[in-house]
Amino acid sequence: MIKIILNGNTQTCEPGKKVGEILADNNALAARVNGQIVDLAYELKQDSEVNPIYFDSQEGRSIFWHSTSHLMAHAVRLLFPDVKLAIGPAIDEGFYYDFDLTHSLTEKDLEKIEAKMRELVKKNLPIVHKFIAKPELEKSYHQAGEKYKLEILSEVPDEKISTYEQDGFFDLCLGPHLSNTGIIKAFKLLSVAGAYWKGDEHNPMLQRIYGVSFPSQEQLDEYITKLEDAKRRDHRKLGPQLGLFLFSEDLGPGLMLWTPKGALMRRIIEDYWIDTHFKAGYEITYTPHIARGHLWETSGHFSYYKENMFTMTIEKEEYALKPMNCPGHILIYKSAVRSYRELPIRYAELGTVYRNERSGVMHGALRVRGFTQDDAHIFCTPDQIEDEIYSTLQLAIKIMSDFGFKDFHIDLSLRDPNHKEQYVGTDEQWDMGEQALIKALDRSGLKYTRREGEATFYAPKIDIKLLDSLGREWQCPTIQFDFNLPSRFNLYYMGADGRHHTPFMIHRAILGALERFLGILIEHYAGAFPVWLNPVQATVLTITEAETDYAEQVIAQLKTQNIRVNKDFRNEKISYKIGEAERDKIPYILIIGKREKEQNKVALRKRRQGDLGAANLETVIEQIKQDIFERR
RNA sequence: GCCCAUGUAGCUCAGUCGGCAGAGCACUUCCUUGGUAAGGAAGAGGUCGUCGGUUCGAUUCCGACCGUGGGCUCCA
Repeated sequence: MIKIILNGNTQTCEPGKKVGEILADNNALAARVNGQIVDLAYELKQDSEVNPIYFDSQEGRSIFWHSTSHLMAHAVRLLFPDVKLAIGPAIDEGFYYDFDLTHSLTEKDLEKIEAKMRELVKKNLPIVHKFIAKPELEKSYHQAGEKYKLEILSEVPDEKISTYEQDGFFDLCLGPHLSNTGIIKAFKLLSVAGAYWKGDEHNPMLQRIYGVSFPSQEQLDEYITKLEDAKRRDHRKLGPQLGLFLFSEDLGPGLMLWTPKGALMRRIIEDYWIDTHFKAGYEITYTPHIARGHLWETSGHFSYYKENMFTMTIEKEEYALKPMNCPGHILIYKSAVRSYRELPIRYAELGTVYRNERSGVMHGALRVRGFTQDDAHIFCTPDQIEDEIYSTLQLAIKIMSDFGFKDFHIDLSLRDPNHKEQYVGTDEQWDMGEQALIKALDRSGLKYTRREGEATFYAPKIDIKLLDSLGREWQCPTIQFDFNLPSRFNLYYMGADGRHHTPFMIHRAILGALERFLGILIEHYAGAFPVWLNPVQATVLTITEAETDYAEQVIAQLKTQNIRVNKDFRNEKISYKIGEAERDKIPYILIIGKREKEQNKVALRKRRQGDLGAANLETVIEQIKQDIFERR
């Protein structure tokens, strides 16, 4: 007999008993036995601690989705016998499988594949874990012409290969997997896309099908509702609809036109940004959009970034549009001999940069070729770096929360300790830099994830990802050291010892790029911006022409209070005008009819709250100002 | 850049198996002066993404290109 601890309770059983029988729980997808994740068919051989794994954990979902991916591959194999299978993992939200198939898959095919998958689910096929001798497996893959599987196999050192099989369809896989196809109650194939074998563009292009699955139809419906909600928030749709920005084929891809309302919002953001940065001890600069090639040679951009730069020839000399603002700031730093007494120097700039992004990667306002970074570069002494990182973090968090983002995921990217030769800079610099980042994070009390080997070649960094109202992540603030440019440009400062010292340089952006940040704000607020950000804060609607004079007085009063106000005096029914104002997501709608005019009031209607009845204008102005003050 | 899909009025979308291009909303004018999310009528609006080919005739079929979308890749 062996001892089993299940959910903290101890019991005994015969050796060889399956985990699934011990759990006796229909909702358990797999189990963790002594810390190792195993199938329900796993046989217990020794004293073990057993914990069930459900769909509510990341591990559980991953197993569920991986099994669905196999199910899909099984269906595709049945429908298209000549298919060659590549890989089919679970991903953050769902799964995919890559196929090499002569037939081009379409949406219609997805329906067919789903139907075939449903058949396989109904059959309740057992999913069986088997170990097959490598030569045997190689032989059968060779016969089937499964070249991708053979390639994977050649990279596996094991002699006995772990595979999973369901009704004759098998796939190499470490597992674990669900015990039966019948568990996969609800799934949807979402899209078909091209993907290179192993993600390398020199390799053949495969066809990838993305999908998602759940233990119940309700969960799938909920997921689909969420997708639809995300679609309703799509900044590419709302942006032009709300008059914020647009793209024009005549202008060129990845180049954004800020239309008046969007430009006004940008102005509000910029004013806030500049004011906040002045208060935080930054100095504002402007640097030109083009610079001679020589500068980009010194900075190194021409050797490692030139293919992403727009270049031109002026008087026989090569110039380039700036892809980054740092060289300009460095030239300002270098324009005088700097003393340790004047450090830290913090140069901030809303700098518009241009990058020649590959044609397939542009995406609405989020990925463009011309964009304005809220960039800054801090030059400081070694003993200032921790404080500088700390205050930059505080500033980033303050700004993000002012824009309504309160939840973050923070990544700390460090160098790969086993491949130190890949990085520029000295060990001393790296140790100081990494320690400063860690200390500043700890001092801030922020939770973060360490990512070894994720640093850029020139320095470690902190990336902050915002979570929006749908729980989606957006990478915005980034704080990175630079151990490369100060030495390339021979930067120094005069130390207390009368000698030259190389300053530490910190790059940082908080909003990222204004274009992208506007897109994120639209998605986060679904276009219904807080009052302080909304380009139109209030609108005045009249019921009949008789109230026009009084309504104009109301508007004049709002304007003296610096409230951004619109009007709609058109000869239309009030409900028509309200509908339009609501669709424009204007936060305050002031309605004026005969009664309001007589009583010297306004009828207030607030976004999402509806009709609030008559109120004194002064009260309404106070409310608006309070909303602005509290950034609601 | 690559694979696949896609492009008809300002917007959302019909349609033409090759023969003068359609609706709703928006816009203009007129009627309606109305009380909390779309009152009525009339009018105007399109080189059917661009260029080329096939054809008596192309928005429709074919090709190239451009844009957009889903991905891959890249993201200093």
